[in-house]
Amino acid sequence: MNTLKEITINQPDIETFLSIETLSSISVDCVIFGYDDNKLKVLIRSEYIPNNGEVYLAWKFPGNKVRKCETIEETSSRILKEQTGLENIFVKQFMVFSDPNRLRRKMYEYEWIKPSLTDDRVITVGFYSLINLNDVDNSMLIEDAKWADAYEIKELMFDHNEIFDEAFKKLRYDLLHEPLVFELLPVKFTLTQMQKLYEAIFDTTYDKRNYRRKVNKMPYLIPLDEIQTGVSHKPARLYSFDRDIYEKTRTERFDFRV
Amino acid sequence: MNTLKEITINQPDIETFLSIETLSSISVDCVIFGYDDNKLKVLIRSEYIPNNGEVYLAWKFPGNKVRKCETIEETSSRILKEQTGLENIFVKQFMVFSDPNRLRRKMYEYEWIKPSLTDDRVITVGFYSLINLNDVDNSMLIEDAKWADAYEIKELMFDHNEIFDEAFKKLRYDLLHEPLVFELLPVKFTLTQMQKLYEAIFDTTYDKRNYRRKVNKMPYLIPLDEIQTGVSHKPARLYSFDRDIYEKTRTERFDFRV
DNA sequence: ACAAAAGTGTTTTGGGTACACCCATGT
DNA sequence: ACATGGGTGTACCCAAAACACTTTTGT
Repeated sequence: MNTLKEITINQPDIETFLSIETLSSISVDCVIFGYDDNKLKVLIRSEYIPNNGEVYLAWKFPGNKVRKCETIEETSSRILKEQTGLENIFVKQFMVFSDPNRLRRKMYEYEWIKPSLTDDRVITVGFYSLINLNDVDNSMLIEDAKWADAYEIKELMFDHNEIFDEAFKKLRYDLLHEPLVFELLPVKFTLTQMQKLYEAIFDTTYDKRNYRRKVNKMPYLIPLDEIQTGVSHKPARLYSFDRDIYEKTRTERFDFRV
Repeated sequence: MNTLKEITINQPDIETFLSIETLSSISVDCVIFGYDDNKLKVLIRSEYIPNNGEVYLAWKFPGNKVRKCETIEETSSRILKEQTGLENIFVKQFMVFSDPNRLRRKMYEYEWIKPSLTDDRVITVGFYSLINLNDVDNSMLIEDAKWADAYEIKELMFDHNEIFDEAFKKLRYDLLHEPLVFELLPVKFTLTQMQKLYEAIFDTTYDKRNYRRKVNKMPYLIPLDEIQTGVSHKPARLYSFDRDIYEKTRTERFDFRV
C-alpha cells in the first residue's frame, strides 16, 4: 500500500511503470460508493494536468488497465484494494463506454493521458462498488483521493460524469432488486439505519411504520436478542441479514422497494 | 450483402481478410431475438470446426471485432446489418464477458479461432437486439445462419451459452421497463398480438381481460380507426405506439408488467 | 423532567387476480 | 350453422399510503 501510494501520485500508467503486461485498448473505471453518517459519497481522485504551462487540478474515478491474465472483475477488485485497502468487496460491471473520442473531450486531458496509451483510444468498462466508510481505515486512503458527496459531483475528466450517472442509475436499480444494502450496513444494524440508508441513496424519505411493516415480512432479516448501547434514547433492536435464508426464499420478482 | 455472404462462410476473421483495422482484444457478440408466429427465436450461425482430421458442426452467435473508429454500438449494428440486412434496429449492450479462458473451453474451438486472434484472449461485449421476423427478407439470411427456438438452445461454442442466458435475462428485464415490445410488433397491431408476444417471451399466459385493463391505461397506446381484415373471425381493432406520448408521460418507476 | 429516537395499528384506496359469456366475421 | 378469436364487467383480496401517540433510555 505504501509503495503504491508513492507511485500512483500523478502516475497515470502504473502498469507500464511496473512492466506488467496489460491489454491495450480496454480499461476498467470504478465508481466506489461509500456510506457514512447518513450521507452517500463517491471516491474520486485528483490529477494535476498540465495545460499551457499551467497546472489544473482535475478529478476522475480510479481506473486501470486490464492485465493479461485477469477478468475485468479482478481488475476492479484490484483497483478497490489499491484505493481503499479493502478486499472481497462486492463489485459490479454496469456499462461499457466506447466513444472513440471519450478521452479527447478536452485536449489537455488527452495530452496528459496520451503517454500511457498504446492505442489512441481506450474502451472502458464501468464498475460500481459499495462500501461502508466505517470499515475504511482512512489513513489507508491514498493522498490524492477524496470522498465526494454523491449529490454534488462537479465536472470530472473525460466522460466520467456520464459514467457516474450510469453507475448511480444502476446502483439504485440493483438496490431494489438485490440485497445490496447489507454491503453498506454493519453486520448488526437497526431498522432505522437501514431505512436511512435507502433514504440517502434514493434521496427521499419513507414512513417509518410502513417501512417496518414491509421489511418485517423479509424472512432473512433476523431480529437479534441484542439492542443498541450507549445511545441517549430508547435503544433499538439489532438485526442481521441471513444470506442463506435469502437465497432459499427469494422469489423471481422480488422487489426491495418500500 | 452477396459479397459478404461468400466471404463469411468459414471465415472467422473477415476484418483481417479485408485489412480493416480493429482493436485487438475486444469484440462484440450479438444475441438477435426474432419473433414470428408466436415463437421467440434467436439467430445462431454454424461453423465447421476441424478436430482430429474430422469436422464438427458447431453453433455460435454472430460476432465481430471492434473497428478502430466505431463505438461498440456501431459494431453491433454492423453485425446486425450483415446478418439480417436490417438497419436502424435497436441494440443494447448487456454484459462484458472477460474470462481469460473463455475461448479455450474446448481446445479444438480455440485452435479454430486462434489464427484470427492477435492476442491470446478476447474480451467480448454482449449485445442483444430485437427484430420482427416479418421484416426480414429471409433470402438475405446468410447461408450458415438459422433461427433457433429460444427455448431449445443446445450447446454453443465458447461461453456462448452463458452469453445467451444473460441476454435473455436482460431482455426480459428491459421488456418490463422500456417500451421494447414495439420493436417486435408491426406498426399497427392488435392487443392480442401484443399479449401473445409477452407470453412468448415470458413463457407464460395472461388473463385477457386483466391484460387489456392494464394496457388500456397506457396513454401512448393509440387505438386506430382501423380493424383487421381478412381474418375469419371478428376483426380486432388495431393500435399503434406513440413514442412522443410515451416520453412525455412516462414515470420514474414505470413497469410494463401485467 | 426533558430530549431523542424506538416502536406500534387502523383506515382508506387502488391495483391485482380470478372468472364466463356474447359478438362479429369468414367459410 | 359453425368455428374462431374479439371484446367486455364484477367481486374479492391484499398491498400501499396516510397518519399520532406511547415507551425507553441518557443527561
